[in-house]
Amino acid sequence: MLLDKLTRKQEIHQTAAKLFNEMGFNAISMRDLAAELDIKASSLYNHISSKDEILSDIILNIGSQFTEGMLAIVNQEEDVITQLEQLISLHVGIVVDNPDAIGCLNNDWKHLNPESKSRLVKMRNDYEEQFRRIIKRGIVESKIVNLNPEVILFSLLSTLRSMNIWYSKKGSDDVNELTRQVKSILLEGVKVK
Amino acid sequence: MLLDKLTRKQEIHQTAAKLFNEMGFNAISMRDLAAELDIKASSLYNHISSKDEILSDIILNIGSQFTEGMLAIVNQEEDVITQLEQLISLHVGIVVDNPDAIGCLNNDWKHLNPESKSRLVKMRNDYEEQFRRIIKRGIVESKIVNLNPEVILFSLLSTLRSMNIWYSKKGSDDVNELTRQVKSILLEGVKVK
DNA sequence: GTCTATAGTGCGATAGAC
DNA sequence: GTCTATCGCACTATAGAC
Repeated sequence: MLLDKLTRKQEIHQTAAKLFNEMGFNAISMRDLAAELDIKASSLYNHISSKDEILSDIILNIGSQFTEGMLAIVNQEEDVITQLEQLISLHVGIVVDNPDAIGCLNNDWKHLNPESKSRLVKMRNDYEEQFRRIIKRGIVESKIVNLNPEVILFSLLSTLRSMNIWYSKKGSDDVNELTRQVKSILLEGVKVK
Repeated sequence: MLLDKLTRKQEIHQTAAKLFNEMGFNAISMRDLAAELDIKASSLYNHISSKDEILSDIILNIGSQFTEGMLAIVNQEEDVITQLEQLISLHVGIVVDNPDAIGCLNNDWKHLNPESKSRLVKMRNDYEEQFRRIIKRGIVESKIVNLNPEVILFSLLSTLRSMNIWYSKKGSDDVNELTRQVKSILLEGVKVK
């Protein structure tokens, strides 16, 4: 957070992410966005070239953060459980810094223009494929339970991807404690043995 | 599935759920919906009174299914782990029968009219509160790990609520096997002990 | 860099013929 | 029960003054 040092364009992106997250890309008009910034809709076009471009900028920026985070984790070649813990930390970290933008990514990626959408879908597929490989290696090495890797992947990703909703609603005084508990629940389960 | 015995109104609801789920309520026009049914937009209004009403009907119907399912489970007064397993089965069952409507509920509830939205939010709050009580009782009885119940609730609900995405994408030859694996992953975790 | 004014398009919904 | 025609409105985006 570079407090108060945002350019007008960054300010537009930040406010747009907040509004898009609250009501969805299609439900927010350029007039709504402008009003939130105390200017007229036409004035926005001195800083951005289209509504479309705002959405692409917000979403692809987040996509890149996940892509780079995953790359760093797989390059470290730690054991499987450590890599899963690092993935959980990666998600928590990105959610805490960009809860609104994560909401846009989750809910409005379908409304990206065709070019941006295809870039995002490629990023997401690559991300999921790396995640899948970690899980499969874990199963082979008997570190991960021998269930359908797709079901395991789906279950972990569901919680990680929707953490923004919960984090925005409840907040968290202690992000480290939240991370610790999510790691425990996802990896060890909720049932007492 | 009463094959081919749908009324025109039910046909509209079913098609609308499919399209809303694919692109979002605001991205689908009455002209789009009508075209999918091979009629003109104005003809829709002989069967429904507004676009708004279609969304309310789709979402509140699903909300009622969860409310009734939860009621049946808490009334049975089984032990905590059994109740959690029954909740997982409830979600899988509803997802399998109504994947599109679940997508509408998850993504478009914000676009309900004020009255329908307030009914849905009440249903959802009641549902979550019952779920929370089960978890808290489990912790007291040492059947559930002693972590923040909100984090446990969030983690379980995240997976259950987004199961429609994964189910629509991958399908499942064997719903019972899917249910068994989700129960194992959520309750026992993914890590080999 | 923001404004007013407006072009051009698509929206939900209604009226009335058949 | 479906159609054609249309109303009134909101939308994204541009032009041009200041």
